[in-house]
Amino acid sequence: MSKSSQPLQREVFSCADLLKALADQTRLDVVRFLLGGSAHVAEIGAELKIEQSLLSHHLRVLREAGIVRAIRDGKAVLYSLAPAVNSSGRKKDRIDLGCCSLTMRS
Amino acid sequence: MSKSSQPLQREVFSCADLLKALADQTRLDVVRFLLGGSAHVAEIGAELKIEQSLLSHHLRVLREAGIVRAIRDGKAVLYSLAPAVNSSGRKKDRIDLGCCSLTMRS
DNA sequence: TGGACATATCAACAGATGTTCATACCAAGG
DNA sequence: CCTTGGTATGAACATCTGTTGATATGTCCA
Repeated sequence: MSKSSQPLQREVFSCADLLKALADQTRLDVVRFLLGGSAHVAEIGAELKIEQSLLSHHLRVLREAGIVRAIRDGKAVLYSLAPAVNSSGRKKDRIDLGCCSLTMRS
Repeated sequence: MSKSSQPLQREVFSCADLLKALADQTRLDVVRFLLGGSAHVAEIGAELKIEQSLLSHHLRVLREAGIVRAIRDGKAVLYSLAPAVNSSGRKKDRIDLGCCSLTMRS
């Protein structure tokens, strides 16, 4: 599902590319949801009320941008924010894109 | 060129819409440049080395998103970050979008 | 092994977006 | 006024993007 290790591929994507990955209502919703912790695809789909296939496409965009991470969990797949993206701060409201960081309004 | 006053139209644009406006290499360059202060279109064009018409189109996107402001200055037009967007902090590295704020890496 | 479940991928399409070129608009000076 | 410089707008186009429906892949369990 991904390369061998967690590459921390900063500088591979431009800031514009990363923002493009986030600049979508559905994907923003996914990211906001994942700020609260990991979740299986089915949970995310239930929360956002969107089709399975559509969600999968959006998750792919986020994955390929290095924003989220996918881990097999039985038949399901567990998604979480990529470690590099998860801000080190206590408050779970920030996405660290490398080029810039994005603080969600509470 | 704009409505009568400075409306502070928060909530009119979704966070995704605002991010879309920023999620472009050229427009990000413009915004980064304007973080350093106001500038005429010609200056921005010289800095970014892009065609006049293309720049104008991109400036329009930023304007309509409420991210930048345009003021006539003789035959030229002076662009600056919209007041609402300019972060109150001392460091000129943040864009406040209302829904979220974006901190540029120094 | 076969079937059910969870997710990913493929193909196709409509609509949005970035770019270019031509043209229109606006302000200042002669 | 007419012209010139600076910027905005419009049309046309190729490309990218989001969405859908159908199908494939992977995993568990009987």
